Amino acid sequence: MTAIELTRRERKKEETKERIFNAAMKLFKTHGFEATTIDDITAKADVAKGTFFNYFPKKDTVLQYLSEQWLEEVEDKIAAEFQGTTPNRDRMIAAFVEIARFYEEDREFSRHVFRSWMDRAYDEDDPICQRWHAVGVFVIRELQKSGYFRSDIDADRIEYVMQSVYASTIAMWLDTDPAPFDLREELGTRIRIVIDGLKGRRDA
Amino acid sequence: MTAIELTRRERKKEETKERIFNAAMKLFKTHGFEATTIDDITAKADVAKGTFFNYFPKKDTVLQYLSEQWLEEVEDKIAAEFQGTTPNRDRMIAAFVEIARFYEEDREFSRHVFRSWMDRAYDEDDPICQRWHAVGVFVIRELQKSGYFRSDIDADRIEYVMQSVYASTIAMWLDTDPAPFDLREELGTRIRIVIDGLKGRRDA
DNA sequence: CATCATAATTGACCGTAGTCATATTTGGGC
DNA sequence: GCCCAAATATGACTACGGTCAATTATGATG
Repeated sequence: MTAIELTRRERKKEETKERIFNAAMKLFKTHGFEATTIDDITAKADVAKGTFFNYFPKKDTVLQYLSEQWLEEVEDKIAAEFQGTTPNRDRMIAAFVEIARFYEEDREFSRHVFRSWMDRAYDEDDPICQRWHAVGVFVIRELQKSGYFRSDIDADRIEYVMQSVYASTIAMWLDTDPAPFDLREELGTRIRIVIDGLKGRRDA
Repeated sequence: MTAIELTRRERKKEETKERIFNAAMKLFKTHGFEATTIDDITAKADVAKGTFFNYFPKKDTVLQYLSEQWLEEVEDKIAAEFQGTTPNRDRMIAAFVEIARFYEEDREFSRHVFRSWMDRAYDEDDPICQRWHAVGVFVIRELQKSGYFRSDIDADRIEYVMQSVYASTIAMWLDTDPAPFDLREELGTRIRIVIDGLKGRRDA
């Protein structure tokens, strides 16, 4: 089933969802998330109010939809980054730090995107969370295989630790006005604190 | 200015706030946070709707108020715990793990308390956050002084890392149904991962 | 082309958080 | 005891997120 095999009905559906999504994005970015009402969005997208909720069960589901699209990009990037090459500490850190660049574009907007993300971030059962988790675990396992990380600690658990440091650094950067530090720099520093504590022991 | 020197007016104000607070708590615990309306709370506290908002600007400010009271207890406990004695790794972990017992009592309720806390948790300028941060920094500095922790890493930064691991573990435990792990056990394990990576190096 | 089941759309409607202009209470000064 | 300004209380009102029963569009079948 390729993307082409959509019936007209399905195409129209996609198109309507996209129209609502785009209208919402534009309004969120220009007027802010709270200041934008569902009525504004549906007026701009030229559909009835109820139609919005056919596609996005809650107002902030629109933002979750954005994160989901973004997740797919990240999955591809990480897979490409570590394709065939031996991973190492610095490339791994650089890759993850780079991902955070997304948030630097528009802090006010990002604050809401991130918040909608955090609303689900800790639900182990959410499939989207599982995919993010998997991305991190993949990289950690690579570093364990290469011998850089000690292997006696569960990769899942390490990922949860890393992810929480990562996320909370972004959250702090977004929530404090003015920005309290350079985001990518601080991210690198904090990640290094955790990572370097997990090195394969040369002593012992 | 002792607590006794309150005018009648101030006493009544305190009392009204307390009455609203208690009514809200009872209702939240019996019917849940969302299911409890401001009208329910004010009816139970026998005040008008507007009065609620004189004391708590938002519905979930009630929960923040709870966290603030709890913070004071924790400050005292930690101060007492490390009074006069040399701190060590295990007592520190035990103390922090013990604090999380609070959340085990009523998960549904805790979920909301914790969420209201997270809403402010990453704002460096919030005085309450600063006090939580200070509690953590105090303990970390003690461990640095005692030589257990390496001292070449900023205690503030370590605290942010520790706090994020702590908080996200609680968040995950609260958000996943049924509880995905034993909270205090997992907290201890994750904290140890970070802490043990920060040991003063005996090699090097 | 007519019929029909199903999918998608619609907007009137509802419940509740939060606002605000008005009314009431308070306590200090005379 | 009376007056007044400031503090506090009040509840009608608004705005908005979200629901749902009714309506309309779609395309498959004969």
